[in-house]
Amino acid sequence: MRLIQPKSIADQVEDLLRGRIREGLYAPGSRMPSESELSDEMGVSRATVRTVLAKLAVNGLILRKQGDGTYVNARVQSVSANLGNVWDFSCLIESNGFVPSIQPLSNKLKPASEKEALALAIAPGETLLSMIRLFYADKKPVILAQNVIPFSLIREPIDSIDGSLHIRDILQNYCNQEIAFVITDIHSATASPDVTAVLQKQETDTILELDVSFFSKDNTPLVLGANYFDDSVLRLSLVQAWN
Amino acid sequence: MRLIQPKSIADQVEDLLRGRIREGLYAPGSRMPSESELSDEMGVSRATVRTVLAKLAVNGLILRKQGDGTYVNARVQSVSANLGNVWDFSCLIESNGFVPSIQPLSNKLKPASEKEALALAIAPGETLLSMIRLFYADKKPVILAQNVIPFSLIREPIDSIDGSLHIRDILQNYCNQEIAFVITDIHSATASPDVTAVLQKQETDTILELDVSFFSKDNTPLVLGANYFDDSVLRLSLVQAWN
DNA sequence: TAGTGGTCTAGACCACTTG
DNA sequence: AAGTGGTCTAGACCACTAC
Repeated sequence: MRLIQPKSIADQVEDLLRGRIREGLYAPGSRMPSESELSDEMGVSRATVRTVLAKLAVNGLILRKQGDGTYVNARVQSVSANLGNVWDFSCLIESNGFVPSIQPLSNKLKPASEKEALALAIAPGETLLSMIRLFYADKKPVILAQNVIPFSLIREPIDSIDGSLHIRDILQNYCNQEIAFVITDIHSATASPDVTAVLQKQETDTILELDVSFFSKDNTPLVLGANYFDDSVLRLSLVQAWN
Repeated sequence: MRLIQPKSIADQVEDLLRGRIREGLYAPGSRMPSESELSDEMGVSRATVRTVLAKLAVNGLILRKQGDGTYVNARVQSVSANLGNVWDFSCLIESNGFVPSIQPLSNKLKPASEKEALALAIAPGETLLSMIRLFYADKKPVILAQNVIPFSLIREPIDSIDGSLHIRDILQNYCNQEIAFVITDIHSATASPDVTAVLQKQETDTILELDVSFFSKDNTPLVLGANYFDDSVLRLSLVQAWN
């Protein structure tokens, strides 16, 4: 079980500022209060304010000009995925303006192929849990997601697994593992027959294939994901910022 | 003209650490010296070391474990694009293990279409400079790149423009503009005839289309790019890290 | 228990932009 | 000249992990 610990000061400041931006208290394009004003108002050090502002800046949410001030970026409000979210599909669907939902299709055990074994650093033939799920944007199927987890990691009966959870939470709740980093490969593809059927596409349509690997802090591969993404409905866009 | 200013202490520390990791002085998977050891050795404060380590950590280059130490991530060494580089094609080609080169195909003036005008916040019909370039990986053409820049931004004769430069440098040298942030849209597509011809693909092959918009700190749109990316040769992969 | 990274502070000085 | 963000320091305390 995980203790609910109070958020750090920095996190609280971040929530507060994000909220003010979201709600328009700091209007798009306008200049925000200076670092000193914010640190005075909130009763924290300027350094703390700065770490938060730096985080918002790399997400492109604010623009900082030396000698001038900090401005709310009007343009990024509408952009779907900030960098940390390429693989967080619910989040991505939501920021595309749809209501996300997840339908678990199947939970099956199967032996690891050569390729899977290599990627997961286990022996070929070892048992994997294969979870297939379908993500909807409003009522439209948009992402078909298959994730395989080495069965040896799982500490709970697989019947009890809630297939509508985020992979992050599944690993936390049923495997007691934390994700430290993720590698995502992006490919274009024509959908195979089974994928077209589920996503309601033609066989000549192109889709995006996102191959995702999740790793723990020990560098252990935790999960392999193959995700088929209907990019005619969902926009996959990244914001990148400098300085 | 731009003054060459000495790098900040933090940047120097970053270069030093990246170098040591690259050259294996800090071996993949091994534990690095502690923050205090590094700050002592380099004669800088622990805070400075920490900002650098934080930067390396979000790029996935190192893994930090509270109460234990900082480890070199063995897995990320080979990954092509870290987050800041999705659109930096030379960099991307290089980290895929090829030698990058750029061949300028054409530099032409043309009126802005409705769509371009909207995206660039100018009037339809205004003059644009359209630069078409081809990126090679070793000797193979892999990315066809078209970039359009409002002609009003350009402060030098267009004949003088060095088409083999990075867009960042072109904007700096010929427009006196700095890129503050970038929005990249990723789509799958079947190549149009002219693209297939240049990239030596079949018309049934799929490619990635990267639509990139570059903005200044004032939120002015600077450049619009449409890039056709042969993902059967180049791997487009992102690393994302937490905490 | 010792050592590590995580958080936070208070304050100094610099580089830059705006009026 | 005044105010802003950018850089850096020294030091405190906490949470966690290993031994």
